[in-house]
Amino acid sequence: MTATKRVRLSPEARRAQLIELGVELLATRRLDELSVELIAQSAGISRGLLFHYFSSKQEFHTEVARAAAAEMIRRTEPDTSRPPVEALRGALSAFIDYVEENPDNYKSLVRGAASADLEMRAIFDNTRATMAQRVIDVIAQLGFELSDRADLAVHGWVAYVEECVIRWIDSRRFDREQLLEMLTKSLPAVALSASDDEVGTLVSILTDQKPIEQ
Amino acid sequence: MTATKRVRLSPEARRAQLIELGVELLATRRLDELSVELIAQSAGISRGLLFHYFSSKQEFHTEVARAAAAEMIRRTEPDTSRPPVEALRGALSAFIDYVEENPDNYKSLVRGAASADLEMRAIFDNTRATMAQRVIDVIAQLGFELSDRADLAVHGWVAYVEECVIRWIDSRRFDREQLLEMLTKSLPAVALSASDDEVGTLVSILTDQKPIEQ
DNA sequence: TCAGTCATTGAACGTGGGTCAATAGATAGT
DNA sequence: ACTATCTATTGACCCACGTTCAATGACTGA
Repeated sequence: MTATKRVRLSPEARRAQLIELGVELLATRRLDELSVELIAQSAGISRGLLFHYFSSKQEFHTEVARAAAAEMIRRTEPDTSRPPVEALRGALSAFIDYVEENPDNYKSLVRGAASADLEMRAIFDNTRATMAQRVIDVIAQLGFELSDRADLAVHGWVAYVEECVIRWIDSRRFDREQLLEMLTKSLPAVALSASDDEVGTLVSILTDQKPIEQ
Repeated sequence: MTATKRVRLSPEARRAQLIELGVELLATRRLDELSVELIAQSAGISRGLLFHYFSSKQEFHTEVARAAAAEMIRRTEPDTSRPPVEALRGALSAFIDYVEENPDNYKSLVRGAASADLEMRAIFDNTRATMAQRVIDVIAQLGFELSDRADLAVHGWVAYVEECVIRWIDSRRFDREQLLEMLTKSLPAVALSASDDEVGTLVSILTDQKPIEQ
């Protein structure tokens, strides 16, 4: 449409533009639907130019996914200056916000790209690991040492949260506050169901009391 | 290689053969790596014939995924003649077995195909819903009514189990029995963290006592 | 104004999905 | 056994799309 003459940009600017454009297009299409043709047309460049900045469509896709994941991680960063439980609650709240604002974008990522190559999988593993690590840090501040089982449980819990939020958005059978409440409570429940701790410790967490000091 | 003459099969037999072949090939390749060329070569037929039985490669892929999912569902069917908790434990055990025996096959499915079209997503939603429904039935037998939140929690729990088993297989930092134990315990923990029930009820579950009769 | 650098283009190629008219393996009727 | 009919099967063809590359032209410094 816009048949302007050649527009010459610096490599950094062009590359950044293409990645950002890819992330934006994720709002309406799945990652695997981002064809070279579509990108080029949207950016007003020729198909060939894409390969001047990315060695293949696959690499372009991973860069787009990396940028989108980084954006999500940034948006949901917990406020470590606040008490651990509040920080966790705040991060979960931010996560719900993020998914609510970019539902398609997020689904395109989590459900749409998990397939691809090893590098793509690494991006998602890292993203989940980052989210899990934040939680583990919070738990550590609460005075708990995580066993291997509890560590695995935390990673599983991240998947639990993702699934719950996505499904909740599709149905919305109760309000946001209740979702936030159940997600926050589910973490200590899961983490402790995976440990040998006495039931009393679990209860102290769920009832929001201070953990028993060692 | 096997340059035999034309082999003429009945439509049902040929179609079944192709789907079964597709499922077998999933053990070594991701779903999106099942090219028409590969299928045809493996089956000893021409590429064109595939389109006599499936309207598109996409439809073929969904049929393969459907068959693989059905196989998994069948393999993990709970024994309803046993007490609810034992049935749950048995189903989880069977699920671990299944993933252990077909790790690549399973990963190809869960992580590799979630992307695709709406129909493909429906298959996975149905599979998870089936697994969740079984659990919900077990809980109902225990005398509990599930709230909307608890229902969502069960669906999320299925994702939790999938993630835990897949990650456990890759690292195996503790033995199978411990995994089974933590997964079994995690369900009541999660379901109840999503409900308004008193902590006492949760404790009664976790300590394996009878639920308090209403 | 000129030369040189390099972002950019557009034509061309290869691969793989999808179509279709022609072919041949089975079966039934004689 | 022979022939006719049916249809599973083929192979050539088309096209969309990722990818390559030599040619082009927009900028910079001299």
